[in-house]
Amino acid sequence: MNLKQMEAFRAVMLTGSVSQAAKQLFRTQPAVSMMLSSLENDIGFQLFERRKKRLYPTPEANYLYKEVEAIFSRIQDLSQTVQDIQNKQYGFLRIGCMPGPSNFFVPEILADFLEEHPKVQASLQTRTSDSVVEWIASNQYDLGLAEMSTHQSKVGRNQLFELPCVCALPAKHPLAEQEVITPEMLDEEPMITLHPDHMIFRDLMQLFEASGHRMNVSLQTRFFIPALKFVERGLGVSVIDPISAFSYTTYAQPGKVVFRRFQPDVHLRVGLMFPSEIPSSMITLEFADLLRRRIEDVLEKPECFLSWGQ
Amino acid sequence: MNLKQMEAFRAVMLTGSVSQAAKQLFRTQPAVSMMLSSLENDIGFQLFERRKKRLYPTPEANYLYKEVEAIFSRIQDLSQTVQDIQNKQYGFLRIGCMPGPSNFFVPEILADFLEEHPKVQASLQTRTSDSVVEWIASNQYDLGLAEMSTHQSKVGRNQLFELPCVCALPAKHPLAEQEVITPEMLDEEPMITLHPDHMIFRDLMQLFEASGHRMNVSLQTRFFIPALKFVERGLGVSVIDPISAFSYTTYAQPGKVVFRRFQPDVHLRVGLMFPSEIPSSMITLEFADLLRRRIEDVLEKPECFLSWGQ
DNA sequence: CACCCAATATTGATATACGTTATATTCTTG
DNA sequence: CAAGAATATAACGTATATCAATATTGGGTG
Repeated sequence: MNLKQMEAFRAVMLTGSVSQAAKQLFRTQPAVSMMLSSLENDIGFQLFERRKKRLYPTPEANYLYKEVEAIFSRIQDLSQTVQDIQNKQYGFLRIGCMPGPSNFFVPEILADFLEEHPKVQASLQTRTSDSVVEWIASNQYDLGLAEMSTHQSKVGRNQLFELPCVCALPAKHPLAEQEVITPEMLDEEPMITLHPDHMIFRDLMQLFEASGHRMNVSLQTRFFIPALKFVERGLGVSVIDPISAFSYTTYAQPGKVVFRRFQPDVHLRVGLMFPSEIPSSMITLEFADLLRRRIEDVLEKPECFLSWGQ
Repeated sequence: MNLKQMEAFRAVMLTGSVSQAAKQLFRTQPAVSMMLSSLENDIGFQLFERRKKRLYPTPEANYLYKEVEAIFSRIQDLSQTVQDIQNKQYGFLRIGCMPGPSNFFVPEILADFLEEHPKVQASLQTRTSDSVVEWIASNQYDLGLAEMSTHQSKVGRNQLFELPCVCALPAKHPLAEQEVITPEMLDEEPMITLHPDHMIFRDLMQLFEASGHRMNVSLQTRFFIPALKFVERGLGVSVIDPISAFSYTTYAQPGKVVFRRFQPDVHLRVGLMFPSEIPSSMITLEFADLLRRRIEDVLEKPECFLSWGQ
């Protein structure tokens, strides 16, 4: 018993004749006739009574027909799923993201993506970078965006982005006139920084020390977004990653904060991570591609926030 | 996309490797490998990531797998149904039966049949012979047992039985000594008969008239079974069909009524009827065969009630 | 490091399945 | 009674499923 036989049987039940069934199946009449015979031969009993060159379905044929229809209905479902997958319309997308980009940057991109792929189900969770790395390793997320060390970037499809941080200044701050800010310009200047155990803090501290200037930490925050609030209020300047800077320009009113290049480079190392054991879904790869392009956009066109509001 | 491809896919998902899947399917490894490739080619995306000569199912494969399992589950149902039909264990049996045999004769036979075919569903309805004929004609019954005229017996598989009626006498009646009863012996004898519009009544009346004797109808009943009750009580003799006579011997106590041949023959014409438009189910044919044999038993061995209780 | 083993993919040969055209048969219809 | 419609059968070509043999590659072992 196979699908072709069932197809033939179904078509004959639907049309009432072998010839009609053949037409419907784009086959010749003998082909369908033989499929039917072989099916009857396989199952060991007649499905149709042949009377006067016409076919009359037996009650047994009617019983079977219901079940055959059920099978074809499931096959219909299956090919619908196949189509959805082909059109990148089927799947789940579990994203784990570090706090910064998970507030505005990633949601924006995910919203765009879901508009294009309405049937896709997604979840976006904010976790510390360490958690994200852990959860990715245990396949709890399909995709992770988190601060990452260089060696982690080498497994699988993982990709490391080195984001050059920029200086956030109150718009009215005298240094806002400068194109490039350096540690020596910030000597003794009140600064809003992340906590001391954060990479960025340590890199900054090293730069100040190396150049013989003092970093005057007036406020410590856990994330960049609240830091910017303090900059808005003129409580100090800050050095933040370009994604946070870019995001800020998408939701805040201009005229309060400006961004300037910071030299020498301080990098926030952000990784796009995939589970290493398990293949990624096509949806995941598709979204990761979009995310990657958007990050590169920010890297390649820093003007959009460096000259924001001018 | 076809069943073989799905089988291969399913086996690989279950066993985790092509080689194991091949074993399970009693195929060689290359056969399964190629089935998989052709499936992936058909649906247009990868189901497994080949890494280090091992297969890792993609998320898409997992989505599809669920639906494929559903399909195979339905196919399992289908082949179960096929098996049941093969073993004569599947089907419905709607029997329409005239009043006489529907009380004891047919129920007994149907019970035997259902013991052999426990999964079969049946319904037995008592209707007048005319109703049975009508309902059979409109395919409301699969099988009918009813009084029938000769021409009706010629359609399809219909079969006519000519049941020679016998004389029922109170056991103590003087005529009980006789082997054969004739109309002249019953001259003026109180008789319990069916209503005058019934065939049997008319045939009897003709016999009496032809032989110049008087039929003394003391009681008229609609069916044979109540008639026998009156015979039991010595209210008269009756001429009844052999099936009713036989049935009586299966439920009544002996010593009250005896049956004797009646000459000349008066026949009750009973037909075994099938819908003419629609093929009969195998269950129907199977049961009809049993019923036919039981009726022929009664015809061929009238001793069992003619010499009952002696 | 060399070797072997295990797993998958590829290739070439072969048998079966499936579809076609042509034809026979039988029933219906004008 | 001839024509047409429906199914079944026969003969034949092609596609495909399967197998055996072999190549390829990674992991494990001495």
